[in-house]
Amino acid sequence: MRISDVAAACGLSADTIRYYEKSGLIPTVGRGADGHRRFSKENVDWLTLLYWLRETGMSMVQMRRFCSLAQEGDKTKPERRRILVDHAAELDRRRAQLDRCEAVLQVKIRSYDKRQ
Amino acid sequence: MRISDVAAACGLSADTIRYYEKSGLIPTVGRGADGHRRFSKENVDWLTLLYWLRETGMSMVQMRRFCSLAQEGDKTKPERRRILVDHAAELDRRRAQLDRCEAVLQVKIRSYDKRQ
DNA sequence: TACCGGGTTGGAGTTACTCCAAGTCAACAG
DNA sequence: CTGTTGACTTGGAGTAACTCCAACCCGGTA
Repeated sequence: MRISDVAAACGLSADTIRYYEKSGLIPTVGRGADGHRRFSKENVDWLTLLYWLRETGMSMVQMRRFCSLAQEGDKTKPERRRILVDHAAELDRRRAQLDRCEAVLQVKIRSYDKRQ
Repeated sequence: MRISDVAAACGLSADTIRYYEKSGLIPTVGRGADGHRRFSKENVDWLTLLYWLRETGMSMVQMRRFCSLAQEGDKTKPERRRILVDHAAELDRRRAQLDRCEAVLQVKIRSYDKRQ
């Protein structure tokens, strides 16, 4: 797959994908005879995961850690699993934050309704 | 109130509060005889609201708009109300995103559990 | 009087992109 | 065969929203 196809498939922009490769967040990206990047299905799955991790607030430092673990093979699976479990817990914290903000907004909105 | 007290009260750092003032996100901040900022209860409430808006993804451009509306007086209340209602809807979208990420993570975590 | 703990400013550094200019290359039209 | 189009390449500049820092001021205590 070409970079534009991958961008359409995984949700990241072509620029971001190039930036992620340069930053060491994608294990193995091949090149065609023309020098263009060629992405495997594995690459696309990987980038799709990164998209979701990033979209929900994981830092690039964390993602880089996750990537280098993935390159070290199966023996790092427990640690990689733990990173994802921790991130799932982080999602819960964010959900709670949205709820608190929602409450603040509702109070504020009602205060506009009263004095009008 | 001094800036450090406000920081403790509203959740933003002193640096961020100064940055927000410089950027025109706080309507009226007074100064004491010593040249230090003095914050009113209104200021603190305002900054607490900004904290929640920012924490849940509102951009500074939007917050600046909200601030300049607040300075125009009561006639802008309907528009300010609408901004908050729109942001509440945005919170729903973010909640849905967290849910989708959660699902992706669970699938991935289970895939680690299988082959081990 | 010397220091300490607050505050002040302006400016540099950081993260995670995003955009752009200049160049290459393959494919197709005339 | 030549010219244009479109998609890719790189390096580098620009952006948002902070965050940190140096250098300074000022009021109060030992």
